[in-house]
Amino acid sequence: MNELVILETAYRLFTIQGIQLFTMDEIASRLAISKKTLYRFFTSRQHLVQQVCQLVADDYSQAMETAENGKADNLQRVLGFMAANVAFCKKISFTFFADLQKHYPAEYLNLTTTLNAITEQRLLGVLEQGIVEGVFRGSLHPKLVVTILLQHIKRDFEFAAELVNDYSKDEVFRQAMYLFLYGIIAPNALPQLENELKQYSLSNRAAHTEERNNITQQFN
Amino acid sequence: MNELVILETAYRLFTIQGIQLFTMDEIASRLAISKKTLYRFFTSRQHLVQQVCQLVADDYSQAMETAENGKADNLQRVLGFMAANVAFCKKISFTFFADLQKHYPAEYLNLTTTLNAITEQRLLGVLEQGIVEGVFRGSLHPKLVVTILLQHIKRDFEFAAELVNDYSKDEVFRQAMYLFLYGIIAPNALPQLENELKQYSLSNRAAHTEERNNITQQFN
DNA sequence: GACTATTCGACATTTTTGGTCGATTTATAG
DNA sequence: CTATAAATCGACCAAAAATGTCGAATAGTC
Repeated sequence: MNELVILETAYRLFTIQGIQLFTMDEIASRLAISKKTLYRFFTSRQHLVQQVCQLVADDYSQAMETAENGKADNLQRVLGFMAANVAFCKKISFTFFADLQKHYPAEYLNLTTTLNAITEQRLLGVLEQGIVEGVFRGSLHPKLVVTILLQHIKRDFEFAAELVNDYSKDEVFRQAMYLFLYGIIAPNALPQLENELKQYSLSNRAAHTEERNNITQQFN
Repeated sequence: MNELVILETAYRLFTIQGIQLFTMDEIASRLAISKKTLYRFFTSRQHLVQQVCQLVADDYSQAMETAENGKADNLQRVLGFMAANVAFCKKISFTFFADLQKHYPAEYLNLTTTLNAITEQRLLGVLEQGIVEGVFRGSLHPKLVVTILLQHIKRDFEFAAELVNDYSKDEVFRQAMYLFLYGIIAPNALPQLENELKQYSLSNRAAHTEERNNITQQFN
């Protein structure tokens, strides 16, 4: 048994189903090891939680970096960031953050500020450059827009969990993403945005929607 | 403060977010009363859980009854049952049943057998009559079909919670419902089924889908 | 076979949570 | 207005659950 296997298992369990659901006994049991062994690698539960948080932050950081890499223009970069955020929000459950905030407030604060810093750092420059290029509206206050977006993401993340009866998380985050993009785009860059969105739409969601349309056609 | 208010609050909290998430202190706090007052109406936590289970069963029973009432033929009755099940599955979270099974196994067994009995009792007769009428396939073994359906519902209920990233619960349960209906319908009653489904589709989901189609049209 | 490293699961300790009780407040009747 | 009864509060207790520890047992190596 090694540290990485334990950490990845905890990461998977915590981020998908929440932290409090899993006791140290439960985690050890899932790994088919004893608690002693578990505590050999992680001196305390808090330590394990901290490491998982670190992994979450690293994951997001890397996703945002790859989203920016190889993109030709600033619009594509912002689109990449948005897609990365949708993927991230889908991967991490709300319960994870709720448990973290309640039972590990210090770690929660640390993680959220880190995540926000990553987003702000990446997005701000791209936004400012895009405004200069005229692809984003000139009336934007970049720093304020980023701050507002961060708050919106947080809120979307909260209530998306409550809407699962009627909408998939994918739908919710996608709508929120569209809202932001159409909110910042300059009028004459609108065709470019819609063209780019078509690409994204086709690559990710199209298979499902087309399939569904075929099925529903039978009923109408 | 009265018993009903407490019970309904507990019902709402438990069925939507799960049982174990709420301690007696938490429940009292939400009601803005003290624990003493709470224990005046419910002698123990188990007692409260039992009452909530009773309410769940009553709720389902009544939904199934109203689903059958005023229906002209057996196909419509089955459709009504299916719609009632979708509504029920959407209202009660999987966590509720998971918590119940783990921490109150006796109450879990009692509730599930009650719910299954209600479904079987309602559905069996309608199914048998429908077979005689020729609206459902003659090769059906009604009792076995009902048993299988109950198992399928249980399973759908479990994994629907895991699919919320990509599909809304509504979509999942609806697909499962279609599968069952097309599975039991007699070939020459197929047009009738499709006609009925159109009604249901329009009354419930159409507003959303149409709206969404309008939005997505902008991108394609 | 002796020595070391690793693992186990029972046990101790801490935290949490269900349940209780006297003190206090509020309502009601004379 | 006062006396009595009813209802409520929140500090407290006890039981349950979870974290963290330790000696014994096992596996591996020379």
